[in-house]
Amino acid sequence: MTETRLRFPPSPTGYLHIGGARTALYNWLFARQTGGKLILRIEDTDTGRSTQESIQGILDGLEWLGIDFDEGPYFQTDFAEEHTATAQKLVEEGLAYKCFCTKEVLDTKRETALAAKKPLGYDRTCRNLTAAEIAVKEQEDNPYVIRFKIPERTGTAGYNDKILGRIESDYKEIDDFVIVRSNGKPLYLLCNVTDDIRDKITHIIRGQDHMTNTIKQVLLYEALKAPLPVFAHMPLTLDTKKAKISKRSHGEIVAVQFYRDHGFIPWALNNFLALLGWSAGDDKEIFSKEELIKEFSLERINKSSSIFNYHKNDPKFFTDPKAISINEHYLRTMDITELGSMIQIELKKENLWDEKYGNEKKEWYHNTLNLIRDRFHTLKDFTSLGRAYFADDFVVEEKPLKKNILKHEGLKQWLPVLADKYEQLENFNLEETERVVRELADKLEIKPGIIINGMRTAVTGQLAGPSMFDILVTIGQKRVVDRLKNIGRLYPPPDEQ
RNA sequence: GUCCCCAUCGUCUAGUCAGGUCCAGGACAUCGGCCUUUCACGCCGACAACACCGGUUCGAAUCCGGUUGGGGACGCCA
Repeated sequence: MTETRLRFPPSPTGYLHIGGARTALYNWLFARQTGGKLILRIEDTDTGRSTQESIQGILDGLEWLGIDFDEGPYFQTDFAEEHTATAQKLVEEGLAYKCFCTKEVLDTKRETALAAKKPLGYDRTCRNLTAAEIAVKEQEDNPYVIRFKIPERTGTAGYNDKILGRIESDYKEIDDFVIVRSNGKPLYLLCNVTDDIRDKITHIIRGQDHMTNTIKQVLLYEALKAPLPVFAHMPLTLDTKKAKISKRSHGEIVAVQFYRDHGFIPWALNNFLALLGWSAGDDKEIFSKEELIKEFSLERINKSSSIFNYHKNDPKFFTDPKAISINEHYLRTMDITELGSMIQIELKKENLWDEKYGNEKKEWYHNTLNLIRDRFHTLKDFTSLGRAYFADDFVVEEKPLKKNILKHEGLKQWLPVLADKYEQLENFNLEETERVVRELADKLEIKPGIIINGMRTAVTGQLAGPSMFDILVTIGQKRVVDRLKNIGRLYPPPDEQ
């Protein structure tokens, strides 16, 4: 059994989007499962649109996702000579031919055909030029492209798709496609096959939008006398209006980078992407990396396209709810040390990181994350909603300010009183902090909830959160006392009332 | 227009190849309840789908044909 060799060949004309990431993921999973190799090949033959930033963006995106490759990145343009030589060989063997039809003429023909609702393919004008005719045109310096000569056969060409089954197409439906531009630059269909043959690719997992390319490429493999790889055409990802997702129409929401910048856990995104078009066959939906590598299979990839359920301007969900839900799942179940490292990065970005969190305050750090993680959706929430646990410059949100503080004028006096009592407490623990609050409420003849919720907002800035007394103990005596004493700052100055 | 692919809850899907165990299971979302000083988490429950028509069969989500719908391709882009 020969080693499996897979490739991910992005064209660097934009950022890595979730469709591309999913393709990369499936290839990666299959390579890892079979102990094979994954090759990264940058298909940059469209020099007009390829950019360096795009290459970097793709590399960064893959690295963030943890999709590592074994060879590459190779750059397709580095193999231009080989591509041209291959085309030349095909011409010499009579398997391809020079076509002198100009782009203008072909464009006109295409438009006419479209208007007349006729097939759009090339009419093969130059296919049967004699050697003499070709010589004349070449002498006149007419520019030409090289077209592949679809074999003169009846019946169908085809291949066995690992996902879709047998795919066939009638020979007469297949166009004599261009393999070399008039400027001498070889084109995708040829480059791609030439590279896959050289890189000894055994499995090609790509989107269903390549199906018609594959028919043509199968013929190219035959002409180049190379063995056919296994093809697997995965379903496309569409938007809620069933249009193909693209940078152009969807913007950053489909960029992998967006998820990194919005506090997604890389593996959570992989897990979500894996489920978009594949399932294990049972009810299992959460997979560790090892589990997914083990259980993934080409046969279980769906045939039908799936919808990325994202609604623009949805106030509750900034992206597909299932993606968020999977992210939340990892957030609250993952190993606390691992989560700690991820949050460390976030805290550092916000200048909230304290080296003690890695040493003498490590236990406190982990306990705190554990206390607050259940309510959060992304890694970013730890430094925004959870800011009060790490710093004093947290924001007091407007809604709780009104509801929990301003509504009860008395808190302005009560909370400092409570602060004094807390300051004198020898054991600042769950039982004592609660006892003090209840005694105070009793004495003042008010509901404990008023003090508790007022305190919640004064101490964390939030409307809701973990159990109040857990919060107090976590944030610590000194900080709590200071924040309670400072309650007056939350009320408007008297002269402005 | 031509060719190709696809079709189960709002979304992701199980079940289709080997027809009966499926008046269709799970997850997310939504709604309700429990828990709770808050909000979540968690737990319990509800809502919700076999695109349509015909055929084969004792029996069809499952097989066959057609219709409709959706998607893709039809570049000197990749």
